[in-house]
Amino acid sequence: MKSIHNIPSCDSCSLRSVTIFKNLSPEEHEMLNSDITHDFFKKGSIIYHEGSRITGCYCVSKGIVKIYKTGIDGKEQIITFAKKGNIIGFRSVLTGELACTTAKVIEDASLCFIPGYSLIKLVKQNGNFSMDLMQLACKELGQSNAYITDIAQKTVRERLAEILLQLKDNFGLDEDNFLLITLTREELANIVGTATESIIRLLSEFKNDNLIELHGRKIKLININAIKKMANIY
Amino acid sequence: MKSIHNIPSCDSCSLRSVTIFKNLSPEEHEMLNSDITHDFFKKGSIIYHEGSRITGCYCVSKGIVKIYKTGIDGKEQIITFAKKGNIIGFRSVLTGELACTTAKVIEDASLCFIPGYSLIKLVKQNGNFSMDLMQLACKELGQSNAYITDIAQKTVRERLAEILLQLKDNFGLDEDNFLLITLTREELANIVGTATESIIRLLSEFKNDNLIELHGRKIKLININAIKKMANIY
DNA sequence: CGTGTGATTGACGCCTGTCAACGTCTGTGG
DNA sequence: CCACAGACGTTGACAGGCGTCAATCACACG
Repeated sequence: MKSIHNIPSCDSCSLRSVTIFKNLSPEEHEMLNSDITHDFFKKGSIIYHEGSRITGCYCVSKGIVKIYKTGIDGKEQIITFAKKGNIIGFRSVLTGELACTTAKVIEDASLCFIPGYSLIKLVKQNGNFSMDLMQLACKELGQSNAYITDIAQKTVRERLAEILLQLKDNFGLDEDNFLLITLTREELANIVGTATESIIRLLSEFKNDNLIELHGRKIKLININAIKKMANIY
Repeated sequence: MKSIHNIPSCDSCSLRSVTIFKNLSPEEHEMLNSDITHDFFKKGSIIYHEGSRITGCYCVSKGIVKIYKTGIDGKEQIITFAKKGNIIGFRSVLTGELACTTAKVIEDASLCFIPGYSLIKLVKQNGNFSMDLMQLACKELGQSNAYITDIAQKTVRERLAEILLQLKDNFGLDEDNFLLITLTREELANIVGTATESIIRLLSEFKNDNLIELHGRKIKLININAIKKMANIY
């Protein structure tokens, strides 16, 4: 890691051992370094659009990106969020299909772009990397399948509680127990799969039950155990 | 393919070019052939249980297997079906996690068991196979994400129509336009994510609208275009 | 200060889940 | 051959969760 020099902005994503690239050889790292480019995206920018062809994937080194699909009447369904260290868009690169999601920046982000041919080359030549990436895909698959079950069987209230906990696990809390990610009510609705108004009503219900506190978009988790109970987590 | 000899029961799954194993070398095929075992499962048998450790994956050479998760109050959510040529259980093998679904036979089935170490060995040593398997995982991921959107945004009626079409595409129709797969009302409910009674009511509604005909568990698709319209497919 | 986006609240009603009762069919055992 | 049990299918009644529509408020920004 000390040998890496002049691309400091990538230290946090592709080159650090925390990420998917930990099993690359030094030569492969070097190749990757020469292939990748680095971009900055302001909040609100679209990284790629559902239905467009993707020429490579992205590794997030800073910021937050929401990944969503567009459904009926243009209503978006948020599938997941990507933060520092996460890799996005590899699904479409590997299958050669058009992007089946849109990636939009919700907190100013720095991303590394990894050309598709580089990724595919690595998959084919490095069995360990291949395994790592496969595990990543499989884990995402497991999560998606779990969410299908939730969304099919749980009430909106239970799902909202569960999502709050997931956001906590994913992005953490500050010293005052505020969620470190801030979302609009509409975005919360688009994760849970419900109407904005329902989210608003349920949030204020949670507040009245002393599960959370609301300060604008910042949500403070007060009674996490009660939230877990509400989420019906076994 | 002509060189393959004495394991006829596997011709239809692991050894044929239709499946995921098309990019194996002759030596790898041979290795696989010596590692796999073959089993017959009667309708109703469980191949593996959610939460159990899996020592390998299975390739379906005959029959139909339903893959489901168990949610609230033991209600099952069907994630997918596997038929001839499909491979199941590889997700857990690759991630080393416990099985996150249960696999249950709904039509008498023949399966090849592929030990986990064989699969992992192939992934690591054969880049093309690795790519193929990765693509499979990624496609499943895309499907699951699409279904999340559907289930979050569409009505039960729309989802039922969509599922009927998917079953048609997946398992086909006989000469009289009957779906070749027969499911109980409860199973249909567990795909769509609703109550059995709702499925019954909607099916008879579809019948009254001349979209389908019902003969016990056999469902005949009469007006496929109207079903598509009902499913809200763009 | 006007404009626009997001948050909130209330009214209303339909979709859909739940409960209960009953019908149908199949297989089993007496 | 009949009775019975059990699984599955069907129908009706009912309530409530949640989506939709509309109006209003809050706040930021040019």
